Amino acid sequence: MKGWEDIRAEVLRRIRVRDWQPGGLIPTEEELAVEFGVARATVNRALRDLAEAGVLERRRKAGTRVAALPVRKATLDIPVIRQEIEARGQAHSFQVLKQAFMEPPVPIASRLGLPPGIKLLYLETLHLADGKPFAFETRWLNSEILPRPMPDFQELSANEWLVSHVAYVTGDIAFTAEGAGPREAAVLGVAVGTALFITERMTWTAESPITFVRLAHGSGYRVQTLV
Amino acid sequence: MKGWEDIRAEVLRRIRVRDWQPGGLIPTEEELAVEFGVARATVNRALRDLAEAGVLERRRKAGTRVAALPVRKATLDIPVIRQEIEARGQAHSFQVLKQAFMEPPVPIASRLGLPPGIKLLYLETLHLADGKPFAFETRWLNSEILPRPMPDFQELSANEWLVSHVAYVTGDIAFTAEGAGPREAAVLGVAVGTALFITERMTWTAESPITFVRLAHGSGYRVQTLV
DNA sequence: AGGGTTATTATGTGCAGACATATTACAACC
DNA sequence: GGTTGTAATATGTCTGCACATAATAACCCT
Repeated sequence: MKGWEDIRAEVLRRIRVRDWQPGGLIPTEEELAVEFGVARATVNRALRDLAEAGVLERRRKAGTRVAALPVRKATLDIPVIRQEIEARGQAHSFQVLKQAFMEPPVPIASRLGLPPGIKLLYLETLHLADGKPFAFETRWLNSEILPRPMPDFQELSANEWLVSHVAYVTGDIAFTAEGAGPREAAVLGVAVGTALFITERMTWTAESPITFVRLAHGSGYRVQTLV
Repeated sequence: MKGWEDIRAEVLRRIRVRDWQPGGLIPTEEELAVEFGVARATVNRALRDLAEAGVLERRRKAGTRVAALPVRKATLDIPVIRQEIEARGQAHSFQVLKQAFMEPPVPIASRLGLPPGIKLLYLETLHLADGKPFAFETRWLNSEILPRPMPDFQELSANEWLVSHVAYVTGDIAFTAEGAGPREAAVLGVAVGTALFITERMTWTAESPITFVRLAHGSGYRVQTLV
């Protein structure tokens, strides 16, 4: 009858009706376990979940308190582009516009933690949804450390080859807005200066950088999630 | 000696070195528990964590498999604006530019699930970092259902009053890029058409809509997170 | 062979008890 | 007074066991 999700719901209710005030301490796990008639582990599960969501703050010995200024946490799904387009019911295709082996600009090399002078594989790809420009991808690939054989990126999107051949790497993602430069404008078929939604991703294995990607999405693109 | 985080690390290692292939089944919790010499609950904790991160897919009876096309999950922190600015070592201030009680435009009313004709509290606020424009906030507030007394929003940011007086609500967040309109351009001190980073948030209690906020950030704004 | 029922199986969750660890408060000491 | 050591305490995690639940596989009956 009483599962950890029920406990979580009841805790949330008490926070909402201000039985427990923001910034205030709540009873200990032990006390709540007794009150709800469940094991402490069950209370722990519920409170831990709320702490992960940013609703509670917990510290050993200090106890558990309601977050005064809750830093809400939103989880975004970052699908591969093909899935993202197909999820809209559109057909995905892409064109490789440029492929070269060259030195990256200094800011990119330094963000990847590479010494200057190293050459990387550079790819420019246009992703299309139902034949219309969807996103313009520029990617720097550390070809040194990638598994061989490397595929023909004209055929197989680098994105997909990477996720299935270089499993589970860490990295970071950033979102910004920028005005379209002349190249982006031409490729995406928009006016120069149009607001673009940019996502930049950098990925690493434990030791070495793998790739830096910049995706420029045309207007109307939207990243959305529930909280 | 062996905690659930060690188990998780070992599982990730095996995925990285392709002992366990994307799309493939991995041993059962029971088997892993025996192999690692820990209780099944400990293995469960580790695998559950990886499933939440999108690395594994788990189904009862069917077993656990490595996600073939991993939908990577990124968790964003959504702090209140003041914290965000102070975290950069800048001073936060704000000006309420407009405050009115009026009917929202139809698209906003419908997104909030309100019948047309209802009046809402409308606020336009400019947030400043070290005295320079940081973000332009436009907010519709469902004053009906808010706790009384409502504060003077000239003094206390609606953002902060809400998080500490209407605890734990659900909602959604969306990010887009848009060109600055004349009003936004004037307020933020940028040229018309400049790319702005927009975040739109809608929040709800269990029953009723609370608020719809649109934040327009000037150029250079960046949402960033680790994956 | 087809369709529906039952058994099996892997994960999901629960319990009670134990020890580990971080942090606080307080006491002792120089 | 300020520092250091120590005890108390709340959370973190583990174990071993049990039962619940969902989904597949096997079976049976027609």
